[in-house]
Amino acid sequence: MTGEARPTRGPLLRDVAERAGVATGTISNVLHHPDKVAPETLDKVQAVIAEMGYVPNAAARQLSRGRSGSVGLLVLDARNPFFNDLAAGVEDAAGAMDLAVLLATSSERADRERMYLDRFEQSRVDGLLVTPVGGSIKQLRAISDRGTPIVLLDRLATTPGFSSVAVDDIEGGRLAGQHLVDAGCRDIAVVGGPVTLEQVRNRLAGAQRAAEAAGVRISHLATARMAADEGRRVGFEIAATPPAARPDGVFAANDLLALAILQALILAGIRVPEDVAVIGYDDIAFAALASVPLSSVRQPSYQMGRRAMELLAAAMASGDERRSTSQQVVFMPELAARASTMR
Amino acid sequence: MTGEARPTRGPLLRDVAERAGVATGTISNVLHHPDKVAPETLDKVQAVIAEMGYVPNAAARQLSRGRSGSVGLLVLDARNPFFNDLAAGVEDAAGAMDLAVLLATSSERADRERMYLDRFEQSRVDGLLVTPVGGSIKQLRAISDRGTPIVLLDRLATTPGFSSVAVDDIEGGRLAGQHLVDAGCRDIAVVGGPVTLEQVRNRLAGAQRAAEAAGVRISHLATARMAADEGRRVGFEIAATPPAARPDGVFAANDLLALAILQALILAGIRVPEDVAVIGYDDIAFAALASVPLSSVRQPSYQMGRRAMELLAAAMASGDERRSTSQQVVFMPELAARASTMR
DNA sequence: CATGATGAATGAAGCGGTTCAGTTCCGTGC
DNA sequence: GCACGGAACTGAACCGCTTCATTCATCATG
Repeated sequence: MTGEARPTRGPLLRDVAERAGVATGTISNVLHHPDKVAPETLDKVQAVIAEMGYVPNAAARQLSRGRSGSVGLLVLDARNPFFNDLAAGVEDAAGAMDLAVLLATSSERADRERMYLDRFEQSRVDGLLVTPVGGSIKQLRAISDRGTPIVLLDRLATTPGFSSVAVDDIEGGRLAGQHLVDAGCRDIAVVGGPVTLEQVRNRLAGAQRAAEAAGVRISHLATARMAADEGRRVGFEIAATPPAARPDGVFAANDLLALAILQALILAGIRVPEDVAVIGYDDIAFAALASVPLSSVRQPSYQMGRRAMELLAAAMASGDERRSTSQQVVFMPELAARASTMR
Repeated sequence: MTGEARPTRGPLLRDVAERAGVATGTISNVLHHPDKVAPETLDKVQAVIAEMGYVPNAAARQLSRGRSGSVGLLVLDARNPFFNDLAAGVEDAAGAMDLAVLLATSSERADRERMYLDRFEQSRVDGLLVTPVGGSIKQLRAISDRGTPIVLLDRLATTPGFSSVAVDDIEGGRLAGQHLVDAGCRDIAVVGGPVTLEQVRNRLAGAQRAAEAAGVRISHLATARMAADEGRRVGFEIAATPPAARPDGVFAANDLLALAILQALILAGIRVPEDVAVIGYDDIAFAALASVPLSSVRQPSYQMGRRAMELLAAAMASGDERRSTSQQVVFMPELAARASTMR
């Protein structure tokens, strides 16, 4: 027997070099600086590569180059179209710069956020885009201090040192609140949570401001997540409230909640918008398609993704002066009024 | 000046070792086999790690270990809730096995698929889950031959050597077609494309079978993508057709198309289901929430993701006997009848 | 008390690339 | 004829970690 115990991995760069009769450095050049190689050599080497089925090892390359050529993107909820659009923006921008995007979802959980931030840092991503759950500012600061540029997404960076791309959520909340007030609501319920999410706090605060200015009653119904299951629960809760005590306007902190609330209300026989007006936030594509087209507050999700990636790229390029470069981009939200608040 | 030119990367494992007064191997053990280290040593080393802010380099680890501890997941469309659910299933299952999931989207484009498959192979993923665009079977075969186990998703593996998890799309198409026939439709339009997607071909074929068996007219309206923009286009096209020539039943090959068609029809003043009945495929959460709740064909997306990851794990574990292990899991679709076809 | 066994720690040899200071070889210019 | 510059290629020295054969103590056993 020829007895080889090794796992028989594929051919290595050095095997290609040997077979092609050149040095390893030349193969590397063929792969990354073809202009530095004589045409015939190039052809021959490429032929050998194809013939042997050589596949470069990314880990080895990254180790010797010292950079990974990738950025990490950590979002709150992979099943929320808002984040899908945002991610699409990031990926398009990153692709144009030859950067790979590593995508992860914290599911709004601090422990998952911590874990993915760790993973990303261990992978030596060249930069990080994060929608923070809240409470991990310390870790973010540490990562940033160790030299990885970070851009905060969908959240205004209050602490200096971070760039951020966000929408003015207080204004967005005000827009929604004012819209309900204008629709004649006298008792508004704002739905959302957990309040550790800054987005939630700001949207609620904005709505509150509008309601109070108009002398309209406003209350908060807390949710554990910003997802449909919680919306359904709250929706039925509202429906079960005696008509006298029931709010006549609902502002949900995102469309997933709003759509689920809408569905629950209608199933329970409550008329929207006649009995209860409903408005959401994000203006995801499905909002306009809902049984009663859902009013919402629009965020330029895709654009936010693109812009964030651009900020990050700038920070990555500027190296050490990072700290001073930090800048905040704030987009303005827009009201998208539809049937669910028209009365 | 103290003059250090190096980029001042963070501390290395060897720095930690030196500072803690132990050998590098011991640090490695602290990190991965804490049980093999004496309690006091463990404490001290962990303290030093925390103090120095040491972050292991994943590339180096992967290089020396020879395995990446991650799997690649390549889906057709990151903005389609069906794939989000599927991905969630994969991630949950992978997480339980301590595997990281690398997610990428081909956007139904063969070139992007090729590129991501390359990336994944270079990253030496331990396994691959792929929803193929079609046409890259050769590349998949090559990757598989080089030793990376592959599970095909949402597509029955016809070629041997691949495991697969899929729904019986022909049956699903038949279900949808039969349902339209039962609803009294005499002229059905099936919408979807490109036909390079096997899912599309099968769903259409199933519907065709049902229609022909019932002697009902059936035609195909092709789309370039399985996304909302194309649905809108086709929807308006249908609406613009003179009533006499207009189909009275529409089967869209996924819910994104169906919802957009629904919206376009209603905007154009066509009544659903009275004038045109509409049914989709996937039964995404938003289907039930639509203006006219959308009938659909349900696939157990999350379960499919889980199951696929389990198959992959099995293939990864069995090493060389891979080829013989290949198995096909086929889920059965279910009809979800709602208002959009009730007449 | 010699003999293993067991537990803890060591440190050098990889893992598979990239880089870059050198070496060769040629064509130019004077 | 000779010095010089550049193009093409070479190959050893890393990159930062894991592994594992060894060494060193310690301790129970007959």
